[in-house]
Amino acid sequence: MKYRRIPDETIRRMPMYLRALSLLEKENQETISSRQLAERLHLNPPQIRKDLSYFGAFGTRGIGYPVISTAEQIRHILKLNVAQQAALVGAGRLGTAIASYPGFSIFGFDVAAIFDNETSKVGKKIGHATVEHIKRLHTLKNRNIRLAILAVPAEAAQDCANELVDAGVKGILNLSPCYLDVPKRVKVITIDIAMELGILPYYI
Amino acid sequence: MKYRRIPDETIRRMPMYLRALSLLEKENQETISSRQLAERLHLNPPQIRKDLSYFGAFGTRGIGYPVISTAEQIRHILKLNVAQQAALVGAGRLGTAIASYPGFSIFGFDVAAIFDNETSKVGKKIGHATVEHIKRLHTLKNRNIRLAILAVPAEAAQDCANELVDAGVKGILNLSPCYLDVPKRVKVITIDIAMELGILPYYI
DNA sequence: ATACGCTTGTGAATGTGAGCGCAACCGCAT
DNA sequence: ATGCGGTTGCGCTCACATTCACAAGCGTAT
Repeated sequence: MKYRRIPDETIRRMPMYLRALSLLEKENQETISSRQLAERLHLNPPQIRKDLSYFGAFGTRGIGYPVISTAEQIRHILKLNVAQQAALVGAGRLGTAIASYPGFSIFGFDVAAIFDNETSKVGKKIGHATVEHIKRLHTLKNRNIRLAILAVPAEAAQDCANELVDAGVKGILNLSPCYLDVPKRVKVITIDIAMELGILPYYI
Repeated sequence: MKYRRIPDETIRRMPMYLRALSLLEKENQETISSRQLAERLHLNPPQIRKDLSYFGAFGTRGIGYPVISTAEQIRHILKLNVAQQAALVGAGRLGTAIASYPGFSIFGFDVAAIFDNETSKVGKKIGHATVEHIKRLHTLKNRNIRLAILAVPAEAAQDCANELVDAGVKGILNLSPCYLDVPKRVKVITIDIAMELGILPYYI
């Protein structure tokens, strides 16, 4: 396919494809057609084909997509082929839950550093990282950690985001219900759980 | 405005508007223009006007939108004018974090019941509800709880969803990375944290 | 009364993504 | 070699969402 801008929505679906393909790898299935994949993910086959075709022609007509190499391609596209280290800011209940969550490993993520402002939490081991004081956030620069998960109260979120940016962080997963003002080069994704819950009653 | 189908994206933004208006209520600001609101939320003024106009003409030309009554209108639209009781299934780390999260109250949500399959957790108080055994899920029917937050491992998610549906639940906030097969009348919203994190490196 | 500044509400234009249909193609059987 | 079932890649069309532009309307000051 000739060059075209890749839709954001396509990028959003890529991790879904990768997760499904990773599972298929474990099941030792060698190829999968867009129809089969669509059934698993509850999407339409043409959408999957179009999404994948943005990045080149991975599939074989008559057969489908080779599981292993397509997964590898997607890992490259998403830059998940190398293990991604992430910092967690905020070792409260939500932060602790996230640091212990095993589900990140399928994408090669590793919560490699944890920060909190409470001195009493410093030194505690969560998952396989140890809580450090938030003063040491700047050390991320030398540790080559470019991703952060922000799980602090909304009032503290912007301040922490500023420090993260100063520490060279390039991507922030923000779990506070607020907008973060950061330089354009930094990508922020916000998950607002209360907001998602807030739309549910409407559909009832 | 004459009747038109309301875009899903408009509904998705309504809780944002409500949160901002709730804050303005506390600040005792009486009116707000679409321009001011847009600045706070980092949206475009025409979008806000269009969104609100789907539900009627709330604003006053030359002035803006009355904070209190517009908030009240949105609460009615989203059915958040009455306190919404929600059940939490899964009292693991994530479930515990959610049950203790104070941010739901701004939308009138109340985690009124908690269930877990581990007997050792039964009786524990989290937030202001007490953990019950998952066998008792069916009691939701009589307790008039129609919303559930699903924070269980992915392998258990579909089974729990089935039980929730049987118990009369009409809306599920699913925090597991999997598709839930439920009757059309039941609304599911899935938040997959790992997936959101998975798209971050792409933009770096 | 009238003019003026400001803001809403909305039709129209633009932009973006989803879905359909089909030609091109692969592998296998005959 | 040839035909056939199955699947991809992709142009095209349609549906949906965002943004623009402006008339209509409100309140205040003169």
